[in-house]
Amino acid sequence: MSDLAAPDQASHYDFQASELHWQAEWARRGCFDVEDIPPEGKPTYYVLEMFPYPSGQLHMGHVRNYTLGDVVARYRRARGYAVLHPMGWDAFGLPAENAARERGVHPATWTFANIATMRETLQRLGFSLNWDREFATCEPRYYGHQQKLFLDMMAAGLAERRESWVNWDPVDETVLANEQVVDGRGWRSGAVVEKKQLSQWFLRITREAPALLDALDKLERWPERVRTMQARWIGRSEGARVRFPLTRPTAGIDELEVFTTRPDTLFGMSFLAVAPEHPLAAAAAATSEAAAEFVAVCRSLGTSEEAIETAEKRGFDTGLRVDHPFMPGISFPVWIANFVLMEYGTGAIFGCPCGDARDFEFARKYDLPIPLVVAPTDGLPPTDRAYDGPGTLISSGFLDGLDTDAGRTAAIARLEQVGAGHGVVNWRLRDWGVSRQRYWGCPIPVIHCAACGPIPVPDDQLPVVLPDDVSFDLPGNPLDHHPTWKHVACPRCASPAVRETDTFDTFVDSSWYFARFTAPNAATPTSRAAADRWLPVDQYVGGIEHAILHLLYARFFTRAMHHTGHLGLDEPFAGLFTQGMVGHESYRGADGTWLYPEQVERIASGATHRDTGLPVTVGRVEKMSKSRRNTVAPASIIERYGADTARWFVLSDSPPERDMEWTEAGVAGAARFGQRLYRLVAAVASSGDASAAPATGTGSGAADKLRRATHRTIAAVSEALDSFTFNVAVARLHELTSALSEASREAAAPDLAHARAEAARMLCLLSAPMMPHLAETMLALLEPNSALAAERAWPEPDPALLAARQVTIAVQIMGRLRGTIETAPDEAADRVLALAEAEPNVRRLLDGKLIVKRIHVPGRIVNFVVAG
RNA sequence: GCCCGCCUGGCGGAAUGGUAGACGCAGCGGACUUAAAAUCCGCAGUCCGAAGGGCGUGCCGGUUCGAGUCCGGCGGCGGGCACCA
Repeated sequence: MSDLAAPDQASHYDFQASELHWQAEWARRGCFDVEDIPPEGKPTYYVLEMFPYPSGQLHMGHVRNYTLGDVVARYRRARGYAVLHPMGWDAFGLPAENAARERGVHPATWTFANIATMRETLQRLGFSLNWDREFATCEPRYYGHQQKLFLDMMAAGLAERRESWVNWDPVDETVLANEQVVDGRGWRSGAVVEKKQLSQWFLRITREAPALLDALDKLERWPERVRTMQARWIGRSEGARVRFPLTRPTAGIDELEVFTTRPDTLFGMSFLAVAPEHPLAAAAAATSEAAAEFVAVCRSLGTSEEAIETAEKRGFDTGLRVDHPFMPGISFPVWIANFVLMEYGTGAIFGCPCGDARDFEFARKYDLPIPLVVAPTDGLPPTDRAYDGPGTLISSGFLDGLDTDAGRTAAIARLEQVGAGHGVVNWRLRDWGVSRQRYWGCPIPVIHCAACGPIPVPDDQLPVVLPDDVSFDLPGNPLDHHPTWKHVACPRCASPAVRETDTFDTFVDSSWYFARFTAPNAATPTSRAAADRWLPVDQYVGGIEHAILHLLYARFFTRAMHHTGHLGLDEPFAGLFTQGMVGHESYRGADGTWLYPEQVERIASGATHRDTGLPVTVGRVEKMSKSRRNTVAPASIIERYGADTARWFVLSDSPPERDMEWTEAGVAGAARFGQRLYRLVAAVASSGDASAAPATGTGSGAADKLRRATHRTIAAVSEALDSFTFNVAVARLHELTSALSEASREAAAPDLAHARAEAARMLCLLSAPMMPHLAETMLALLEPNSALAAERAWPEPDPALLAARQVTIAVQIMGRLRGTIETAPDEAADRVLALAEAEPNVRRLLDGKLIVKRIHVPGRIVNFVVAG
């Protein structure tokens, strides 16, 4: 063994010891503590990252998410705000039940073990979180208040129980919200979703649809993309409801109502079609075996892969006919069609093949007439396809000659006049079904009594706590199988009754946690004084995957809590930032199996397997996922490189909103920079520069140059942090580091020593939001026994030092760069122009040319426009 | 099909309408070292060349003294939504 010298303090930063030390010190000093109600006059800032589901391990997406939030939190704190930056756990959900079924471990045990692991990693990353506010949604002290919120919503008419067609996941044996059905499959299980009729609890989000849509315009600090997605999801459309009388009433049905956005094309009608779930379809099925068979086929096909992929139009002619409100004496056939959705509009449409591609396809297939009623402004109506653009109405009775817009208005007016319909606004948004047949969720606080019906659990019996002793041996809901839990007395009549055994959709849990964080120990769901002080969240940070579900539900909940007095505002998140994903190359071995990055040796021509030396196929960069094994565990990175390196790397290079690639080389580069910065600052500290007196006057050239660079960096980093362009902040800090490095090679003079000390101190303060531990260590070297970086105010640049002493002005001829000149920033225009014209290369190229125009942008550019 | 976003060196990316390619990664050269690692310094869009010039931000066109940036059209990539009447 060679006798290696121990790394001395000046050459090597020991992140392991340092990071743990500062984390303890921040906690000891309560640097991040904040009161529920900060002192009067103290500005507040609430920064929140979407809280994690405790799946087991923190992943790199979390590291990026929480690092972004922590930069904001630390920066705002330095800016003088009281900062609320809490963390908790979205802890209910199916994976815990799956673990229980597969491994026999109780969901609570599994969940809290995962929380402990993930909390440790988060703490090791040095995030400035309010750990004293932590909670998990699976704790009664949280979900009990959620039950109270629900009961208040019931009382306010915002929650109700009703029979409805639901999306049933046959694998998870539970109901899914529309939002949780993706391509006809359960978002979690991937099973083909079936239609089933069940009695369910609904939150009446549709009552808020207009408000939720209108308010999107005011969410200026939300990404346009998310606002658009929500607007489309809410789906407002203007049109009309039109009633068509059946020529022969059947099964008590004497008319059919349709919704249309195109009442102007009513004269183009060819047929009427109802959804397979429509009451009329049921009536037809009751009397006709063929109809019954068709309805049954639709139900099984409704969401099957085949139906979705081929999207084939299928129909069944019921033999019934309807009269037309505008065309006396003419009737149209009534079909059952698989492309008509029961859950949109009225579950029935009037078919206008010339104006709607689906109706066109349907009419073609079943050989139905295709009357042409819209002539495009620039030609004849096409006969080979539907035309849904603007135009002039033809063959349309009283609408003839009107354009489509005017036709719409006229048609609605006539419908209302003859009592056959009326103009309406229709919404795509459906009420939110929140009942789930699961154990590991918040119990719905309702008791079913045979005599009294569904009765709210009285406040003094809250929380309704989940029983611990449950069995997962049977499929379905363990709460339902529990021998005693559900049997209670009716709160109203005291006769034997049964608890609701459904639990809430876990999206309920995450719809108000941000409010609970403002007063996590309040005896009521919220403390209005605290909530009013902190909300709305100033900066919310999370993934784009929650653009619709979580964010829309949280917006609704905030309104519902406003109605019920728990909050005093309508919109929970004033600013939203959606970060990009963290991706990594994926690797496949010769046998096609996925390989982990640590199994792979990257070489110039590709990659090989570390153990076998066999060639490895390098796949494209994709989001880190367990199935592709292209993951890197944050804990192992922290161990090898430290928290600051991980933080610095995820902030470098890629803008936060864009996807980034995790690379070993990138992490190593980040680690190198940390060490380099440390050595530089340590050298300044040991040189005694730190105690150098400030220079009087302008100082030497080198000192002046460094001071200007320092103050420009203060301004640039501040601006970058304000605008969420953290990658630019990183670049500016690299530049100042290089400037200090250059200045450190100069011969020492008192004024330069002071400039170096200033640059070193500013590097500490400016990098502190991003690499907080290193910043503390360096600052302690420069200024022992003084305030921590976490306790200091953000620096302000000296305006006098922001302007450059000399500026380089580009000289163009006809917009093409021909040379540069150096001038004072405030040099007179004619003097600048003269200098520019005298620049040798410029003078050569201007020789013999006539200058017709001289453009001078002070401090930037001169452009000569020449004749010819 | 509809909507949104993006397109700049080998790569990630920077750039209030004003010197395109900051900063980093990878690369190359040099210093230090017996050597290597680490570190430090430097070079680097591309083509021709001595100076200097030509061409360059997906493509075509426009506005402007000047366009990566603004406008019109086209193409490609990525994402979201989707029988929504």
